[in-house]
Amino acid sequence: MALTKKQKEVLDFITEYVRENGFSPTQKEIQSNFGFKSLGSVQDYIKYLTNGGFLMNDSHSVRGLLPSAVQQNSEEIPLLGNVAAGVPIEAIENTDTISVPVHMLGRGSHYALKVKGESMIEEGILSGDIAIIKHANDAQNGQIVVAVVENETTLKRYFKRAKQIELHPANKTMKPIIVKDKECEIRGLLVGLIRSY
Amino acid sequence: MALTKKQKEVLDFITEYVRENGFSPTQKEIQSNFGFKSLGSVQDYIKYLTNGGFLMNDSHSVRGLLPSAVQQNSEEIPLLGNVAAGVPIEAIENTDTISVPVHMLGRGSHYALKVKGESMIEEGILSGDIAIIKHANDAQNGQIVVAVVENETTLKRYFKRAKQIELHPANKTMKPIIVKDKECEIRGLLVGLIRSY
DNA sequence: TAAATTTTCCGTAGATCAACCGTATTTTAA
DNA sequence: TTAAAATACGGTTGATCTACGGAAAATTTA
Repeated sequence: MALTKKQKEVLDFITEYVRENGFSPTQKEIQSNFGFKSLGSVQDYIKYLTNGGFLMNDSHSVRGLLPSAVQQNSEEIPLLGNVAAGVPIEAIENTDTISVPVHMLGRGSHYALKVKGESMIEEGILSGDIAIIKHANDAQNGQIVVAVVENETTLKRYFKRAKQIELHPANKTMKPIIVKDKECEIRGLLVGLIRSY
Repeated sequence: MALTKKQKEVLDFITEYVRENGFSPTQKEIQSNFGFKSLGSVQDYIKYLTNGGFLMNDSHSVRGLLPSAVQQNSEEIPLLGNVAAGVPIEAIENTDTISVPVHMLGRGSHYALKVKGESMIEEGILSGDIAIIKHANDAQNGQIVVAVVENETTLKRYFKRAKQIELHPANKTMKPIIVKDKECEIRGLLVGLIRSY
């Protein structure tokens, strides 16, 4: 189940080769890359890697090696705390993390916040949901942002007007927060949502 | 089952090593890192950490240590298609998968469906969301289920009455589906939700 | 405080495995 | 039909892991 150092080197070589050429190396190419004097050595590595599930070997076919797509499909991002809980994000040193599907994550760095309150309920964002946030300092009109106003962290839809910034909740019982530019600090953009029942 | 200071140091060393190299250190490497004069010392730490559940040891294999913290915390489940799209689940042979945080997944097998339509909008389930479903054949009252009625797959809240089954949407503009027991087949329970913006 | 227990360490002997080599045989593909 | 490529052995060596027994130091318990 576990790789040794040399086994990982061999696997990495094969993986790289496939990435660059679109087909796997022959056993002889592997042999000469590592300077083995016998093909048996290559065979042994193929056997180990195959048994461990790191490699597929289309038996008896030439260049039939295929690294198992053990590609990272998810990533750990820090769960920094609650949004709309009145606590600035930086204050939290908790090192909790949460696993997130990579397709949610584009470029840039990300973090997660637990949603508290009903202010975005009409957008389908419920109290208790985990919001996946991309670090950002400004936003486009209409985007859902994490913003800090008067030392409170909130999740709202963002609109920049001529002389003010409006943060719209998605809840008919609540009113937009309207502040001057400098009183509102954007901390990130909502890129995903995870809910557990 | 608490760790002593030294035990934590050893565990941290192993964890860091695995994170950086992709394989675990040998016992000898651990020995020399901490300056032990005997491998037996390392053995004792491995034993203690293993018994406490902080470490897995793939016995008799070289570099076979795996800290629990590095273990997989997400899993691939099949994305079978759309719910509320009029297509029975089994018909779909698509092999798409999606990566899901394990904390959503309890016992049993799971699959994912893409939500179509607005029927659960008041529960915060929007069209386009990915619903994480646990395979099941029956449900408790009030649970959100995947059910097949008249060859249509739908996501609704489930209520079993004396002589009928009611499938409640969460949308004021829609009415409950009311059918006899045998006309409604339950295919799974909603356990999680994933949304990308 | 004294006794019991646990943790931490040492050393050695023996078992197992990884990492090689070499040769012979089978299969694939041009 | 052949050369290239892939399998199938068997065997060697050193690295690595396991199993013990013992003993000092630190902690816990009585």
